[in-house]
Amino acid sequence: MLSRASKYAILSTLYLAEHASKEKKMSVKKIAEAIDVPSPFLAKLFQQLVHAKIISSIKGPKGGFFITKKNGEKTVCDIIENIDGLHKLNECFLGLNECDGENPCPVHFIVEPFKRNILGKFRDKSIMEFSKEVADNGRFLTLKHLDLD
Amino acid sequence: MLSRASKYAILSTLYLAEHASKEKKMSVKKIAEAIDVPSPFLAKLFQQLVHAKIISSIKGPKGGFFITKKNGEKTVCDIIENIDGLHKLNECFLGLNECDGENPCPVHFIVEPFKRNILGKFRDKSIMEFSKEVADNGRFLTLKHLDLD
DNA sequence: AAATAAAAAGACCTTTTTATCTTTTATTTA
DNA sequence: TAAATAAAAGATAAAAAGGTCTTTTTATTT
Repeated sequence: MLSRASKYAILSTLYLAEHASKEKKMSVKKIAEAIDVPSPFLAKLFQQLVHAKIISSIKGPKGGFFITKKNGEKTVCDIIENIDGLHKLNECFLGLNECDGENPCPVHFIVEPFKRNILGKFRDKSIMEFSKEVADNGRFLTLKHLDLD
Repeated sequence: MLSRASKYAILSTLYLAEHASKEKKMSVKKIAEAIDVPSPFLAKLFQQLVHAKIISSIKGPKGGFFITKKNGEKTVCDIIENIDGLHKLNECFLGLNECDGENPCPVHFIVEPFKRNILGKFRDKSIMEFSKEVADNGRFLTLKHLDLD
Protein backbone atom coordinates (compact mmCIF):
# COMPACT_ATOMS: atom_id res chain seq x y z
CA MET A 1 0.00 0.00 0.00
CA LEU A 2 2.65 2.52 1.04
CA SER A 3 6.19 2.28 -0.33
CA ARG A 4 9.09 1.84 2.02
CA ALA A 5 10.09 5.39 1.15
CA SER A 6 6.80 6.79 2.46
CA LYS A 7 7.04 4.70 5.60
CA TYR A 8 10.56 5.93 6.29
CA ALA A 9 9.45 9.49 5.64
CA ILE A 10 6.48 9.26 7.99
CA LEU A 11 8.44 7.64 10.80
CA SER A 12 11.36 10.03 10.59
CA THR A 13 9.17 13.09 10.34
CA LEU A 14 7.29 12.04 13.44
CA TYR A 15 10.60 11.34 15.10
CA LEU A 16 11.84 14.80 14.17
CA ALA A 17 8.65 16.36 15.46
CA GLU A 18 9.19 14.72 18.82
CA HIS A 19 12.93 15.07 19.21
CA ALA A 20 14.11 18.13 17.31
CA SER A 21 13.43 21.84 17.17
CA LYS A 22 15.02 24.98 15.84
CA GLU A 23 17.21 24.99 18.97
CA LYS A 24 18.05 21.30 18.73
CA LYS A 25 18.60 20.33 15.13
CA MET A 26 19.35 16.74 14.19
CA SER A 27 21.56 15.33 11.44
CA VAL A 28 20.30 12.70 9.00
CA LYS A 29 22.81 10.30 10.43
CA LYS A 30 21.42 10.50 13.95
CA ILE A 31 17.83 10.14 12.85
CA ALA A 32 18.69 7.28 10.52
CA GLU A 33 20.40 5.49 13.38
CA ALA A 34 17.56 6.16 15.79
CA ILE A 35 14.88 4.61 13.63
CA ASP A 36 17.21 2.26 11.76
CA VAL A 37 16.81 3.25 8.14
CA PRO A 38 19.59 3.63 5.55
CA SER A 39 20.91 7.14 5.98
CA PRO A 40 21.74 8.09 2.36
CA PHE A 41 18.27 7.01 1.39
CA LEU A 42 16.74 9.03 4.18
CA ALA A 43 18.83 12.03 3.12
CA LYS A 44 17.19 11.89 -0.29
CA LEU A 45 13.74 11.69 1.22
CA PHE A 46 14.46 14.63 3.49
CA GLN A 47 15.43 16.71 0.48
CA GLN A 48 11.94 16.19 -0.88
CA LEU A 49 10.32 16.91 2.46
CA VAL A 50 12.28 20.15 2.82
CA HIS A 51 11.26 21.11 -0.69
CA ALA A 52 7.64 20.48 0.24
CA LYS A 53 8.08 22.58 3.39
CA ILE A 54 7.17 19.64 5.62
CA ILE A 55 10.47 19.84 7.47
CA SER A 56 13.22 22.48 7.60
CA SER A 57 16.99 22.35 7.31
CA ILE A 58 20.11 24.43 7.87
CA LYS A 59 23.47 23.54 6.35
CA GLY A 60 26.84 23.60 8.02
CA PRO A 61 28.15 22.81 11.49
CA LYS A 62 25.38 22.93 14.08
CA GLY A 63 23.05 22.55 11.12
CA GLY A 64 20.58 19.75 10.58
CA PHE A 65 16.89 19.12 10.27
CA PHE A 66 14.08 20.36 12.45
CA ILE A 67 10.40 21.25 12.40
CA THR A 68 9.02 24.75 12.73
CA LYS A 69 5.57 25.62 14.00
CA LYS A 70 4.51 26.16 10.39
CA ASN A 71 5.97 22.79 9.35
CA GLY A 72 4.10 21.10 12.18
CA GLU A 73 0.80 22.14 10.67
CA LYS A 74 1.36 19.88 7.70
CA THR A 75 -0.13 16.40 7.75
CA VAL A 76 0.94 12.80 7.21
CA CYS A 77 -1.16 13.03 4.05
CA ASP A 78 1.18 15.73 2.81
CA ILE A 79 4.11 13.40 3.35
CA ILE A 80 2.49 10.57 1.44
CA GLU A 81 1.40 12.91 -1.30
CA ASN A 82 4.96 14.14 -1.80
CA ILE A 83 6.67 10.74 -1.71
CA ASP A 84 4.24 8.22 -3.18
CA GLY A 85 1.30 10.27 -4.34
CA LEU A 86 -2.04 10.01 -2.58
CA HIS A 87 -3.50 7.58 -5.11
CA LYS A 88 -1.38 4.86 -3.50
CA LEU A 89 -3.67 5.04 -0.51
CA ASN A 90 -6.76 4.94 -2.64
CA GLU A 91 -6.12 2.12 -5.07
CA CYS A 92 -8.45 -0.86 -5.23
CA PHE A 93 -7.24 -3.63 -2.98
CA LEU A 94 -7.48 -6.13 -5.83
CA GLY A 95 -6.13 -3.74 -8.45
CA LEU A 96 -9.34 -3.07 -10.38
CA ASN A 97 -9.26 0.12 -12.38
CA GLU A 98 -12.82 0.94 -11.60
CA CYS A 99 -13.87 0.00 -8.14
CA ASP A 100 -16.43 2.01 -6.22
CA GLY A 101 -19.79 1.66 -4.55
CA GLU A 102 -21.47 1.36 -7.94
CA ASN A 103 -19.07 -1.21 -9.26
CA PRO A 104 -17.32 -2.75 -6.30
CA CYS A 105 -14.61 -5.41 -6.25
CA PRO A 106 -15.31 -8.45 -4.09
CA VAL A 107 -13.75 -6.84 -1.02
CA HIS A 108 -14.71 -3.23 -1.64
CA PHE A 109 -17.08 -2.95 1.30
CA ILE A 110 -14.46 -4.26 3.68
CA VAL A 111 -11.65 -2.06 2.37
CA GLU A 112 -13.52 1.17 1.81
CA PRO A 113 -14.36 1.99 5.46
CA PHE A 114 -10.77 1.27 6.43
CA LYS A 115 -9.43 3.58 3.77
CA ARG A 116 -11.78 6.36 4.82
CA ASN A 117 -10.72 5.84 8.41
CA ILE A 118 -6.97 5.92 7.86
CA LEU A 119 -7.16 8.73 5.33
CA GLY A 120 -9.14 10.75 7.84
CA LYS A 121 -6.52 10.19 10.49
CA PHE A 122 -3.73 11.20 8.13
CA ARG A 123 -5.55 14.26 6.86
CA ASP A 124 -7.29 15.68 9.91
CA LYS A 125 -4.49 15.54 12.44
CA SER A 126 -1.50 17.81 11.96
CA ILE A 127 1.95 16.28 12.25
CA MET A 128 2.44 18.08 15.55
CA GLU A 129 -0.83 16.75 16.96
CA PHE A 130 -0.06 13.32 15.62
CA SER A 131 3.39 13.41 17.16
CA LYS A 132 2.02 14.53 20.51
CA GLU A 133 -0.40 11.63 20.48
CA VAL A 134 2.43 9.22 19.73
CA ALA A 135 4.54 10.63 22.56
CA ASP A 136 1.65 10.69 25.03
CA ASN A 137 0.99 7.04 24.34
CA GLY A 138 4.64 6.15 24.69
CA ARG A 139 4.83 4.55 21.23
CA PHE A 140 8.08 3.58 19.63
CA LEU A 141 8.79 4.48 16.05
CA THR A 142 11.95 2.58 15.33
CA LEU A 143 12.43 -0.20 12.82
CA LYS A 144 15.01 -1.67 15.12
CA HIS A 145 14.43 -5.01 16.68
CA LEU A 146 13.41 -4.05 20.20
CA ASP A 147 14.71 -6.13 23.04
CA LEU A 148 11.65 -6.49 25.17
CA ASP A 149 11.77 -9.02 27.93
CA MET B 1 0.00 -4.62 0.50
CA LEU B 2 -0.53 -7.30 -2.15
CA SER B 3 1.77 -7.51 -5.16
CA ARG B 4 0.35 -7.19 -8.62
CA ALA B 5 1.14 -10.88 -9.07
CA SER B 6 -1.17 -11.85 -6.19
CA LYS B 7 -3.92 -9.59 -7.46
CA TYR B 8 -3.70 -11.11 -10.94
CA ALA B 9 -3.72 -14.57 -9.42
CA ILE B 10 -6.79 -13.90 -7.27
CA LEU B 11 -8.79 -12.31 -10.06
CA SER B 12 -7.98 -14.97 -12.61
CA THR B 13 -8.65 -17.82 -10.21
CA LEU B 14 -12.05 -16.37 -9.37
CA TYR B 15 -12.64 -15.89 -13.07
CA LEU B 16 -11.74 -19.52 -13.72
CA ALA B 17 -14.01 -20.66 -10.92
CA GLU B 18 -16.91 -18.84 -12.50
CA HIS B 19 -16.28 -19.56 -16.18
CA ALA B 20 -14.42 -22.84 -16.53
CA SER B 21 -14.82 -26.47 -15.57
CA LYS B 22 -13.38 -29.85 -16.47
CA GLU B 23 -15.74 -29.85 -19.45
CA LYS B 24 -14.95 -26.31 -20.48
CA LYS B 25 -11.25 -25.63 -20.03
CA MET B 26 -9.81 -22.22 -20.75
CA SER B 27 -6.44 -21.22 -22.20
CA VAL B 28 -4.23 -18.67 -20.51
CA LYS B 29 -4.67 -16.44 -23.49
CA LYS B 30 -8.45 -16.28 -23.17
CA ILE B 31 -8.35 -15.61 -19.44
CA ALA B 32 -5.63 -13.01 -19.82
CA GLU B 33 -7.73 -11.22 -22.42
CA ALA B 34 -10.86 -11.43 -20.33
CA ILE B 35 -9.41 -9.76 -17.29
CA ASP B 36 -6.77 -7.77 -19.17
CA VAL B 37 -3.51 -8.97 -17.67
CA PRO B 38 -0.29 -9.81 -19.56
CA SER B 39 -0.67 -13.40 -20.65
CA PRO B 40 2.94 -14.67 -20.34
CA PHE B 41 3.01 -13.28 -16.84
CA LEU B 42 -0.26 -14.96 -15.99
CA ALA B 43 1.06 -18.22 -17.44
CA LYS B 44 3.87 -18.13 -14.91
CA LEU B 45 1.48 -17.49 -12.07
CA PHE B 46 -0.76 -20.32 -13.19
CA GLN B 47 2.19 -22.69 -13.09
CA GLN B 48 2.56 -21.91 -9.41
CA LEU B 49 -1.16 -22.26 -8.75
CA VAL B 50 -1.26 -25.65 -10.47
CA HIS B 51 1.71 -26.74 -8.43
CA ALA B 52 -0.10 -25.67 -5.27
CA LYS B 53 -3.20 -27.57 -6.44
CA ILE B 54 -5.31 -24.44 -6.44
CA ILE B 55 -6.19 -24.86 -10.10
CA SER B 56 -5.79 -27.74 -12.55
CA SER B 57 -4.45 -28.02 -16.08
CA ILE B 58 -4.31 -30.38 -19.04
CA LYS B 59 -1.81 -29.94 -21.83
CA GLY B 60 -2.38 -30.25 -25.54
CA PRO B 61 -5.22 -29.37 -27.91
CA LYS B 62 -8.50 -28.97 -26.05
CA GLY B 63 -6.38 -28.59 -22.96
CA GLY B 64 -6.33 -25.60 -20.67
CA PHE B 65 -6.99 -24.60 -17.10
CA PHE B 66 -9.97 -25.38 -14.94
CA ILE B 67 -11.05 -25.90 -11.35
CA THR B 68 -12.06 -29.20 -9.83
CA LYS B 69 -14.32 -29.64 -6.84
CA LYS B 70 -11.22 -30.30 -4.75
CA ASN B 71 -9.51 -27.17 -6.10
CA GLY B 72 -12.56 -25.13 -5.26
CA GLU B 73 -12.14 -25.92 -1.59
CA LYS B 74 -8.94 -23.93 -1.46
CA THR B 75 -9.08 -20.32 -0.34
CA VAL B 76 -7.92 -16.91 -1.47
CA CYS B 77 -5.51 -17.14 1.44
CA ASP B 78 -3.93 -20.15 -0.21
CA ILE B 79 -3.41 -18.10 -3.37
CA ILE B 80 -1.76 -15.25 -1.50
CA GLU B 81 0.35 -17.65 0.50
CA ASN B 82 1.70 -19.25 -2.66
CA ILE B 83 2.42 -16.06 -4.58
CA ASP B 84 3.38 -13.41 -2.03
CA GLY B 85 3.49 -15.25 1.26
CA LEU B 86 0.88 -14.53 3.93
CA HIS B 87 3.15 -12.15 5.83
CA LYS B 88 2.45 -9.57 3.12
CA LEU B 89 -1.06 -9.30 4.50
CA ASN B 90 0.15 -9.06 8.05
CA GLU B 91 2.94 -6.52 7.89
CA CYS B 92 2.75 -3.34 9.95
CA PHE B 93 1.22 -0.54 7.94
CA LEU B 94 4.13 1.74 8.80
CA GLY B 95 6.75 -0.95 8.42
CA LEU B 96 7.66 -1.45 12.08
CA ASN B 97 9.27 -4.80 12.79
CA GLU B 98 7.46 -5.21 16.03
CA CYS B 99 3.96 -3.90 16.01
CA ASP B 100 1.23 -5.49 18.07
CA GLY B 101 -1.24 -4.69 20.80
CA GLU B 102 1.57 -4.47 23.34
CA ASN B 103 3.74 -2.28 21.20
CA PRO B 104 1.54 -0.66 18.60
CA CYS B 105 2.50 1.69 15.79
CA PRO B 106 0.54 4.96 15.62
CA VAL B 107 -2.12 3.44 13.38
CA HIS B 108 -2.17 -0.10 14.73
CA PHE B 109 -5.65 0.09 16.21
CA ILE B 110 -7.09 1.31 12.94
CA VAL B 111 -5.29 -1.24 10.78
CA GLU B 112 -5.58 -4.31 12.96
CA PRO B 113 -9.39 -4.75 12.80
CA PHE B 114 -9.28 -4.33 9.06
CA LYS B 115 -6.59 -6.96 8.68
CA ARG B 116 -8.52 -9.40 10.86
CA ASN B 117 -11.59 -8.72 8.78
CA ILE B 118 -10.06 -9.23 5.36
CA LEU B 119 -7.97 -12.17 6.48
CA GLY B 120 -11.10 -13.81 7.84
CA LYS B 121 -12.87 -13.32 4.55
CA PHE B 122 -9.94 -14.77 2.61
CA ARG B 123 -9.52 -17.71 4.94
CA ASP B 124 -13.05 -18.75 5.86
CA LYS B 125 -14.68 -18.71 2.45
CA SER B 126 -13.60 -21.31 -0.11
CA ILE B 127 -12.79 -20.13 -3.61
CA MET B 128 -15.98 -21.73 -4.87
CA GLU B 129 -18.09 -19.97 -2.24
CA PHE B 130 -16.27 -16.73 -2.87
CA SER B 131 -16.80 -17.06 -6.59
CA LYS B 132 -20.49 -17.79 -6.14
CA GLU B 133 -20.85 -14.68 -4.05
CA VAL B 134 -19.13 -12.62 -6.72
CA ALA B 135 -21.39 -14.05 -9.43
CA ASP B 136 -24.56 -13.62 -7.35
CA ASN B 137 -23.73 -9.99 -6.80
CA GLY B 138 -22.95 -9.44 -10.45
CA ARG B 139 -19.47 -8.12 -9.78
CA PHE B 140 -16.92 -7.57 -12.53
CA LEU B 141 -13.41 -8.82 -12.14
CA THR B 142 -11.66 -7.32 -15.12
CA LEU B 143 -8.86 -4.80 -15.07
CA LYS B 144 -10.22 -3.44 -18.32
CA HIS B 145 -11.56 0.05 -18.47
CA LEU B 146 -15.29 -0.55 -18.40
CA ASP B 147 -17.47 1.57 -20.60
CA LEU B 148 -20.32 2.34 -18.30
CA ASP B 149 -22.71 5.01 -19.36
C1' DA C 1 2.48 -41.31 -37.63
C1' DA C 2 2.37 -36.29 -38.42
C1' DA C 3 0.59 -31.99 -37.39
C1' DT C 4 -1.11 -29.13 -34.04
C1' DA C 5 -2.49 -27.05 -29.74
C1' DA C 6 -1.69 -26.00 -25.26
C1' DA C 7 0.88 -25.96 -20.80
C1' DA C 8 5.66 -26.39 -18.43
C1' DA C 9 10.09 -24.82 -17.83
C1' DG C 10 13.56 -21.80 -17.87
C1' DA C 11 16.27 -18.06 -19.65
C1' DC C 12 16.12 -13.35 -20.40
C1' DC C 13 14.82 -8.43 -20.50
C1' DT C 14 12.86 -3.92 -18.52
C1' DT C 15 11.32 -0.89 -15.15
C1' DT C 16 10.81 0.59 -10.60
C1' DT C 17 12.33 0.81 -6.11
C1' DT C 18 15.78 0.96 -2.87
C1' DA C 19 20.27 2.24 -1.66
C1' DT C 20 24.98 4.35 -2.12
C1' DC C 21 28.67 7.40 -3.46
C1' DT C 22 30.74 11.76 -4.87
C1' DT C 23 30.88 16.51 -5.47
C1' DT C 24 29.18 21.06 -4.36
C1' DT C 25 27.35 24.62 -1.39
C1' DA C 26 26.36 26.87 2.90
C1' DT C 27 27.48 27.81 7.70
C1' DT C 28 30.09 27.89 11.82
C1' DT C 29 34.01 28.24 14.67
C1' DA C 30 38.77 28.40 15.76
C1' DT D 1 40.32 33.30 6.64
C1' DA D 2 40.96 28.29 6.94
C1' DA D 3 39.12 24.09 8.58
C1' DA D 4 35.35 21.50 9.67
C1' DT D 5 30.61 20.16 9.41
C1' DA D 6 26.32 19.29 7.51
C1' DA D 7 22.84 19.50 3.81
C1' DA D 8 21.95 19.69 -1.47
C1' DA D 9 22.47 17.81 -5.77
C1' DG D 10 23.28 14.53 -8.89
C1' DA D 11 25.32 10.30 -10.67
C1' DT D 12 25.53 5.52 -10.03
C1' DA D 13 24.62 0.83 -8.41
C1' DA D 14 22.01 -3.10 -6.63
C1' DA D 15 17.84 -5.54 -5.86
C1' DA D 16 13.17 -6.61 -6.65
C1' DA D 17 9.16 -6.68 -9.36
C1' DG D 18 7.06 -7.04 -13.53
C1' DG D 19 6.97 -8.79 -18.02
C1' DT D 20 8.56 -11.46 -22.40
C1' DC D 21 10.45 -15.08 -25.29
C1' DT D 22 12.06 -19.67 -26.58
C1' DT D 23 12.23 -24.43 -26.14
C1' DT D 24 10.35 -28.66 -24.42
C1' DT D 25 6.75 -31.73 -23.12
C1' DT D 26 2.19 -33.65 -23.45
C1' DA D 27 -2.04 -34.62 -25.48
C1' DT D 28 -5.26 -34.48 -29.36
C1' DT D 29 -6.86 -34.73 -33.94
C1' DT D 30 -6.34 -35.93 -38.67
